[in-house]
Amino acid sequence: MYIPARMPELPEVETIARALRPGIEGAKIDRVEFHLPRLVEGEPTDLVTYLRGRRMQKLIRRGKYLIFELDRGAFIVHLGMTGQITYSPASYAENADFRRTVTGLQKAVGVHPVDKHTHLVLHLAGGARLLYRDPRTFGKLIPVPSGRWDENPRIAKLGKEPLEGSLSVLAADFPASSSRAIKAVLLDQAFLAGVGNIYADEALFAAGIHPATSTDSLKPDQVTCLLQEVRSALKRGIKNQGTTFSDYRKPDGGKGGNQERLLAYGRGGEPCRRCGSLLKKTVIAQRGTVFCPACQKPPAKSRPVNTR
DNA sequence: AATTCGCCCTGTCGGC
DNA sequence: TGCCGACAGGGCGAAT
Repeated sequence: MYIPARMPELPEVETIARALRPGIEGAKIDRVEFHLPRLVEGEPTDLVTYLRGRRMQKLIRRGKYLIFELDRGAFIVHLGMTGQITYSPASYAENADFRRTVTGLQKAVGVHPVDKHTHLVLHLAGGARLLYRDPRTFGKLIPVPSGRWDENPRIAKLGKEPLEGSLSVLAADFPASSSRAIKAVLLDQAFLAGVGNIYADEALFAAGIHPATSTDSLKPDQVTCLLQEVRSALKRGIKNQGTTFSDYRKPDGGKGGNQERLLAYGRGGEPCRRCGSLLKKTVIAQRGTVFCPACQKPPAKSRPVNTR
């Protein structure tokens, strides 16, 4: 069964970066197929010309972004909601039936299908391919001719990397006087780069903090605890998603274990694994939010739950 | 100035 | 069976 990676957040993107590096760092792009210009942000919009002949020198992850440093310029990729990047080794490249018998062959070789959602194909020297697939097309493909990817507005506004530095360094950026719901702050990429809906819910659950809690009402030790749980959730995610990713390359194996390890996200209506209460699902900061009404008590001063 | 809202997009799912 | 609306949501820019 083919299980697409959903909602790539820091752990998923990190996993992808780690898996791609051995195959692509140093690889030259011989030929480019590209079919969906609106995925491109900035100039030049002609990715075929921009990428053809380039050599990929280094792959960096920053927040949820992948950054390909090229021999000339750089190339930033954001996977949006449903973006997938797959490395297809040279040994798979010359299968004439690949396009037509997508499902069967995909099972056989363990790469994702080349179909109408595959918008970018990089043919690498030696026959390997790098495929970008994105059904909902929320992803972004961003050429940076100058190579100064850190000056790109999207990257420049990102906050700190949650897994780097000490907790107190991270806490220094915490918007302690903000009246926003704490979940909105966790999702704010200008505070921490890479935390998304899944890991925000997981961290809040682990810290026992209600997602609607007004940020300025949190005590310093709660903040520290929460940041610790953010890190822990992300690290656990990298561990688990790594497992899922290898299943993804070999889909014959069973389901990834990540789904079953989540304590909050996606478990609305199911019993809390800590206390047995039924988890609640609501909308906070425009996002589906799951929490335990018993373990994550709303404090007296909480923001009204926005029910869209 | 800070915060919230609307929008982009398409596969999936529940209801009738 | 098939149609249809609701839903999923990251991040930007407009509105409040």
